[in-house]
Amino acid sequence: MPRAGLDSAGVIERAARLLDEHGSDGLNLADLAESLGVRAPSLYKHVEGMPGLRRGILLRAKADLAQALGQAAIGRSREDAIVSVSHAYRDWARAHPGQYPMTVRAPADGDAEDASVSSRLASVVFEILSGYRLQDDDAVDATRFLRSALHGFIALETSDAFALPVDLDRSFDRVVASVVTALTNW
Amino acid sequence: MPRAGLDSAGVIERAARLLDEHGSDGLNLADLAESLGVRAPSLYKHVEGMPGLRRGILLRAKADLAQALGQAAIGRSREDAIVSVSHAYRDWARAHPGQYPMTVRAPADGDAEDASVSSRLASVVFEILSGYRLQDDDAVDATRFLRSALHGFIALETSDAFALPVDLDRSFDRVVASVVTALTNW
DNA sequence: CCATTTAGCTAAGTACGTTAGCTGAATGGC
DNA sequence: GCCATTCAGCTAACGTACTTAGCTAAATGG
Repeated sequence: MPRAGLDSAGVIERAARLLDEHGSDGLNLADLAESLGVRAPSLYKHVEGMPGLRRGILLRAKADLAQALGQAAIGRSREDAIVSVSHAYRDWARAHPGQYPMTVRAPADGDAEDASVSSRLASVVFEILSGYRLQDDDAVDATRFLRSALHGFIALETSDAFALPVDLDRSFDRVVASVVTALTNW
Repeated sequence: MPRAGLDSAGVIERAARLLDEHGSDGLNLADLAESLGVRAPSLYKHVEGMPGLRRGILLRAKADLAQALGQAAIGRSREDAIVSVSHAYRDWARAHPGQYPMTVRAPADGDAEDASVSSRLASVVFEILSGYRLQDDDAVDATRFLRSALHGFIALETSDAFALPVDLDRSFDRVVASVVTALTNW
């Protein structure tokens, strides 16, 4: 039997792809194994079962999203930054519909690595509000508002909850514009 | 063997309760059957398996939520209506954390009953914006903004994604206030 | 009181994740 | 280049959950 030459990162990467292609509840070890040219039990040499696999995808997804958002924020501030990051956020979510819901989950208790990457993700959003010079609770409330509007739109959009045939791009732009206005007058 | 005297509505109601108590992926037929004093296969006399059970819970949840929101809107308009309905929405979601995600899902293709109750739910939100006299696409965009902000906040809150120990009630009030302001200037 | 219907049952099948234990491919020291 | 060691991937088998088939007895109605 020739070896497949798998490693942990490769298994997780392929799983993340299948997750995006087949939806949040369409990921299973049999299909993943087949996609990698291997039998299901072999996956346990690289990943700690389904829970470990999901955790691996989650860490990778949060890190990847944080990177994308950080990229979009470079050299921008205030409205400019918010618009750019908002669109990067939506683009990432639409490109990764299976992984996206994982990026929203709070870090698991006692998982230091998850806590670390989660706070990195949160801080990107927090940072782009720094240009508005909000203090303490104001900053927290504003961050929550921004996250709520973005996540809400994206969650509804990716679950096809916006039924009407009216341009989604424009709707999103108006959401972002409304948020910017609200923050300006916060 | 004495009969348990179940019916479809009773099974679905109990399942909805278990769903709220044990979380979205903690619902299983074995526990449901035991909770009803019956063996798992007996459930199939009242419900078409797990898919049928979930559909039943979903229809019931959407109808119940629509009723709660309609109630909150009675005799109110504009800001008054939005604040009242927003709080009713959040209260319902927090009281039904397991069912809530179901209420967001678009109706299944070809499911007329689902389509009906879903549109009833959507129209409640749409109606409370009628006081703002928005036209066509403006009304659609505004509805999407309102839904995004509310759903986003609630989804993040119920998944513990708001980590910081800062008052959630106040944050929510400010989200609602921001939405009202945005709609006023839409 | 009997005929019919049907709620609930047991037994068995399927699908999936998982564990145990084996085997042969890769690897490193000599 | 050879051998000992490591370990990737395998088959077999188990547990759990949903589901189907087919039986039985409780309810119902004439």
